[in-house]
Amino acid sequence: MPEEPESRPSNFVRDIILDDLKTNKFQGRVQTRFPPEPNGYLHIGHAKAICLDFGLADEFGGHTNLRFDDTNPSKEETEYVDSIMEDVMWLGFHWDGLFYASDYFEQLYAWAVQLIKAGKAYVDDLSADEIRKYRGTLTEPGKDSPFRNRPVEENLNLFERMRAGEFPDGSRTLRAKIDMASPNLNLRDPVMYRVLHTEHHRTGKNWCIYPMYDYAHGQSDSLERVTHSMCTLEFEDHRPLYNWFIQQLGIFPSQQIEFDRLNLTYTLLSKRKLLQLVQEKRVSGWDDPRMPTISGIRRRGYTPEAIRNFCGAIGVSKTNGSIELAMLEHFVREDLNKRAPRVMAVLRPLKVVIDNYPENQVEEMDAVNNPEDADAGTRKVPFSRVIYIEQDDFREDPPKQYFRLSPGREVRLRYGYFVTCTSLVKNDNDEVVEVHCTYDPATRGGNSPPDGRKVKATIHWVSAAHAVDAEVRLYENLFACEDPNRTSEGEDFTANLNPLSLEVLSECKVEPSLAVATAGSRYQFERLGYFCADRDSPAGKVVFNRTVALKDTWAKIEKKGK
RNA sequence: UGGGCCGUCGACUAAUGGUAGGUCAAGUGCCUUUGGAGCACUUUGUCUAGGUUCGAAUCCUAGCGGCCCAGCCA
Repeated sequence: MPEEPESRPSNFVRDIILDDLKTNKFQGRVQTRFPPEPNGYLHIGHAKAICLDFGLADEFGGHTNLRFDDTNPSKEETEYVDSIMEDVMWLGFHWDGLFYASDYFEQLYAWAVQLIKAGKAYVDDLSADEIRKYRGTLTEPGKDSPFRNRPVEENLNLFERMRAGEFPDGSRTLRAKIDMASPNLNLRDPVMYRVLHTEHHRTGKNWCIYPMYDYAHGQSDSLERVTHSMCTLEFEDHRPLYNWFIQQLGIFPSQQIEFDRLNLTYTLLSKRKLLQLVQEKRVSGWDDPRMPTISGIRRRGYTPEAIRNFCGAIGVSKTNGSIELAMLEHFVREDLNKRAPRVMAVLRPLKVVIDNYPENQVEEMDAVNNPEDADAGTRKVPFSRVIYIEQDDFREDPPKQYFRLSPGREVRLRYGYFVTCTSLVKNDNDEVVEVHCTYDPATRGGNSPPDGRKVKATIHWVSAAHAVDAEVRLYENLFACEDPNRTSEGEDFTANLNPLSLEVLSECKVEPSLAVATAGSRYQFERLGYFCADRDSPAGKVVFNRTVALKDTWAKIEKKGK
């Protein structure tokens, strides 16, 4: 433990651990767990939990288990198990133990028998519907089930036969005998086991009764001697039940601590809804770069560091709020700015002919790979008479404050030359299709000329003869409104989908060095944004996903002018 | 409505009875071979009302507002 007081901002969970350490509550141990249900892919909200669970244990020399909460065989699959392990590792965390709640089925069963014998659990013959009716409401107490006071021997016999498969799905449950009048609905004799004749992804056909979350989770924590069991706020009401089982069983007293789940503007963090998007093919899959899943944002080009920094910055509390997406984007830009090599790419090409440049000449210009990283070195970029520039970088009739190329104006071609626009060519639709310029040989490399002449804009370009064809996928928010859950009558969240969330540009021209870009490599396309090579390569083209655009001051000025 | 939890700049989060601070966003300027990055500066906040106290974001009381719970989901 460092002598200096920690300078990092604390949070209430850390404070609890600090306090427990001080009072020696758990003999100085910190044991956590990350307990995903393998019924979907992990998303950025899980990343927050992962950073908390693993991060806090790491900080105090503790341990973290990865435990799959696989108590409901009807929703769970190994595909999800695999993706979850991959995502946790990719985020940069290492679990100590790898467990499954299903590892504990036998122990859980034995404990259930123990509770039956102690008169704390009973087999109920009520149907799901009847159970609901007997439960009462928020304001009215429930009623005891007519089967609540069955003799222990009968309960034992029935529970054994439930396990043996004698009863159909839904016919009987095992319930904890607590208090049907409790103001906390979770304590009104919660179901511990249900009959489910369904094959389990790990235990196969061994079981036809499965424990409920409330009965499995705390006991699993206890078995792993978890000291600090972090979960989200909605489980706050379950804590008394979590503690009840542990106390009745007299087992290791794990401690549940609830924190606020992550909410992000313009995005949905619900596995159920993300699954719906996948199933309805509103996105290409769980790893569609527009998805807030770990696999989606990985494919989009986010780095684990950026995500971890983000999770550290947003903090942990019990306040129900929503983080602005801009905050996440800030941390990707911050990280990528330091590490992404710069390259030149033209997304919407406009042909430029430099009339006074020798017809067949090619010059290899020196370009800096990353101004933020001296070690990144330089590379050569070919320059020639015909180049492409961005359509956005030319205006026939430039508005105020527009500094880029326009008739009669001189700009710098980055690492190239100063060029002045002399004329333009239009098509029948009055669109500019070609621009003619002259260059100043005294500005080679983009250097200012001896006369000290200044230019207000520097634009990027690609030599036409050397350009590599590429496809670029531009992404906008998947949802068009800040809170995708807010819908008008009769609509569901899919009504808020942003129809413009994906724009495919297939005529892009990128500098030759990108011909060999491998899937997953990240670049900054100068003046445009950060891009990540995708594994897709339709028609042999290189494909890039836009991770996030660069901050665009001009766009702001232009918007304000309107 | 019974119960549980939560209210601090526009957003997120610190301050643990003693100077309301940080990050993001927004704005202004500097700088710039990316209108990027960087740097500097600026704006904006303790839900309300009472009380305790020399002193309250913090403690107490009462309001107000928000979130969660009536799955054999987790």
